[in-house]
Amino acid sequence: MTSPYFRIADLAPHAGTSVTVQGWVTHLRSKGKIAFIVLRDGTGVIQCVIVKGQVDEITWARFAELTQETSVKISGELRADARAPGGFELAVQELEILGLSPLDYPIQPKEHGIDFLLDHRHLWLRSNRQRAIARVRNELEQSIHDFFYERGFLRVDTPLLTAAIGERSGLFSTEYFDEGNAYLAQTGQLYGEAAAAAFGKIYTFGPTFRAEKSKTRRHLTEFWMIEPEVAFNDSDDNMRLQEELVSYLVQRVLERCKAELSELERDTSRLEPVRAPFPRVDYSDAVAILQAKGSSIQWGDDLGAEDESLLVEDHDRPIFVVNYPREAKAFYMKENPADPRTVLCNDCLAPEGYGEIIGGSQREDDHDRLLQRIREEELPEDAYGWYLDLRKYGTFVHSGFGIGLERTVAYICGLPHLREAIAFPRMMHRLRP
RNA sequence: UCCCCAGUAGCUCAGUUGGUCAGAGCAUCCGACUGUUAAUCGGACGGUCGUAGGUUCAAGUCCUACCUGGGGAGCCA
Repeated sequence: MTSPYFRIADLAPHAGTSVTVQGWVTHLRSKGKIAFIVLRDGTGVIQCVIVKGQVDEITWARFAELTQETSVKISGELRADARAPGGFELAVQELEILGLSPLDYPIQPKEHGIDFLLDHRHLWLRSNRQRAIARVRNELEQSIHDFFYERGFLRVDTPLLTAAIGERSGLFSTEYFDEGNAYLAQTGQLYGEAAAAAFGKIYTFGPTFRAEKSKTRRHLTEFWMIEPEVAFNDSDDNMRLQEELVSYLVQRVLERCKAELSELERDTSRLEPVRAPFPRVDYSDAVAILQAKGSSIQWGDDLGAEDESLLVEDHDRPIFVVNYPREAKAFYMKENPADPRTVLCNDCLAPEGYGEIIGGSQREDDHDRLLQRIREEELPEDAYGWYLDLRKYGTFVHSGFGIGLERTVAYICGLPHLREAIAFPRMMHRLRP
């Protein structure tokens, strides 16, 4: 076998020559003396045509052994053909079976229930749709790094094993030598603040864990979060950074993932208007708007999922809801000098029902006020000693936010559920595969 | 933790007021076919109706409990 080996995505310029590809059989169609093999290699799909009489008897017999997901090596002439999906097809000359696949391959090119698909997630990933999602996710991850790198941010990796610190919601715990329990990190933010005091502009990028017993399309127990923290940024600076980031991400995926968005049947006209600036809605105004729309929300309540959708439905891009009541938010957010009932924070709500993709705030930089908030929340004071040090030794105005990667992937891809936005989702009832 | 929904063939589902209700399509197997696009056509194989009790002459169908999963609330990204 002398013809050169290519990935399917790289085949097009080699039409008219003899090539070799390797991949998995995704589809077999036999029409008697002519048959078709749809081959997938992760970069793309190509139809291979095998004709009785044009290959030797051994090769023709070998075709009959093929099953879905058999891995093969095929050589033949690549030619343009309008009848082939993708416009090219491979006229099979040599066919080598690399690994047979038994007849019980569970995923069919048919409808399946979500329970079944999640049980077979390791195989479900082989579908065109899952490949498209994975590629958009990858583009987003790369875009996030590029965005921050170009703006002089330092990436800081924060610990996943922590003492009790962070958000109020559920913690996963594990024994940690003689130190008692360690907890899987729910956020890197507090460490990010320490890093911002050291390095100025930083971001974290990593997995976070929440042991919330939530069963909804918007929650995972393990998800990836990006948390920038910027010294001397106030809440307004913080929102400008957020809208720049989200716009950058959406526009870049629109540019570079056209085929993937098409595979996902995403209505890109809903993404094209996503450019800074985003509208800002004060929390108190939001409550009035929602009440006018019939919501039962009262001043002081956090926004429910329904409320979020109602607020964004009038806009063609994400919006910010700013300055929530103190009671609805975390202890580390800075009191709003203009209205001490509220704190300097924002949620970024995506359109089309995707809801909160970012939560951000200016941090409390006054040592005594922060200590008071820790005591009010009855948090373990000794665990926050180092965090208070950041206000003791040269305190500084600073702000940051957390953007959920899976929620961003789901929004941009138009996915109905977060579980498709990550290769192996972790949910309350899903620990395997 | 709470509320709602579902569990029938390998998969997706239908199954009426309890009474030929053990069904279909797909997958798989056998056969036909030289341009298929989830090919088509003919035939075959395939089920302890989630589990355990109960009501009844009779339960896939009604009742109770449990198990498994899904959707939502709360919480958040």
